[in-house]
Amino acid sequence: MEVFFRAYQAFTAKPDEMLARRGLSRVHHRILFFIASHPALSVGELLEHLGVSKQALNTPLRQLIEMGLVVSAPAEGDKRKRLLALSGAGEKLEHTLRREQIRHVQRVFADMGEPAVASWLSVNQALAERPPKKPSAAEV
Amino acid sequence: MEVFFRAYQAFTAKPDEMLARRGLSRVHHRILFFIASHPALSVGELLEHLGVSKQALNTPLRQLIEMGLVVSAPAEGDKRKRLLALSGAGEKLEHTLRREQIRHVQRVFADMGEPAVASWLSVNQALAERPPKKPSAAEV
DNA sequence: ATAAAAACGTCAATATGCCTGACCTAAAAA
DNA sequence: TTTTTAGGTCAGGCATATTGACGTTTTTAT
Repeated sequence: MEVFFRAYQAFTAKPDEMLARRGLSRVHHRILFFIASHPALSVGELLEHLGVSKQALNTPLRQLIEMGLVVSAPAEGDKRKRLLALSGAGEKLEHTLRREQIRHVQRVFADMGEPAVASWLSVNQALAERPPKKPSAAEV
Repeated sequence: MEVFFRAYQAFTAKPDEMLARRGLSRVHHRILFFIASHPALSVGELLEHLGVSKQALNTPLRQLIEMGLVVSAPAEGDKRKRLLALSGAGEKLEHTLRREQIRHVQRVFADMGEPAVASWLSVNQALAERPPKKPSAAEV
C-alpha cells in the first residue's frame, strides 16, 4: 500500500514542480492530458473524464484558456458545444510534462528489464479495470 | 499516466467507501496504517511520515482516539512523548481495510501469475525510491 | 536550581478546492 | 414557438491544510 502510494507520488512529483512554477497544479495537468489525448473534446466530455462538477472545472480551465494554452471554439455542427484543443504553447507544455514522466519511468525501466515493465503495465491495467465497487465519479 | 492513476484510485476505492460509512476518510486510513506498521509510534514520528502539519493531524487523530480506535499513552522513558497504538477495535478495522486491498489486488494477481506480480511490486518499489527531485514532505 | 528546549495540544485566521443551487445566454430540438 | 441542451458564472457552504501564537508538561543544559 505504502509503496504504491509513494510510487504514484514520485511519478507526478516532477510535473507538479514544473506546473507550480507557472502557478498551475495537478488539475491543470489532468485537463491538458485529456485534451491532448482526445482531439476535439467537448467541455461536457471533459467533465465526464475528470469526474468533477462544471463549477470545479470552470476556474482551472479558464486559466488555461487565458494563458493561451488551451483554445475553445464552437463546434462545427453544433454551435452550443465548445471544442477544446491545445494551442502551440499548450502542446509544448503537455509534451514537456509527459516527457518528464516518461523519463522518470524509463530510468527505472532500464534497470528492471523489458518483461518487468510489461508486467507492471498490465497489472496496473488490470487493477484499474477492476474497480472493487463503483469508481464513484468524484474520484476518477 | 491515466492507467496508473486509475489503478491507485481503484486500490483505495473500497476502503474509502468503508471509511466513509463511519465518517472517516483517507487521512484516517493513513494514520491507522502507520500506527499499525510502526508499533509504539510517537506523534512526532507520525507527523514525519504523513508530512502534514500537526494542526492538520490534530483533528483526525483526536477523532480516532475519541472513537476508541487509537490509544495514546505517555512513553515510559520520556513522558512528554505520546505513544500511539491501535485498540482492539482499531486493529480490527485496520485489518479489515487491509484485507480489502489485498483481496482486490489478489483477484488481479490470480489472473496475472506469480512473476508478473513480483515485477509489479519491484517496479513500484523502484519508482518510489527514485524521486525525480525532492519528495516534498507535504506529499509523502 | 533555574533557564532553555522539546513534545504535544489547541485556538485563530487564512487560503484552497470542491460541492450544490440558482440563474443566464445561445443554440438546437420538439 | 416552446422546451431542451451545452455551457458559463455567482453565491453560499463545507472540508481541509497552512501558518502563527500560546500554554503545559517534562527533559536537558547551564
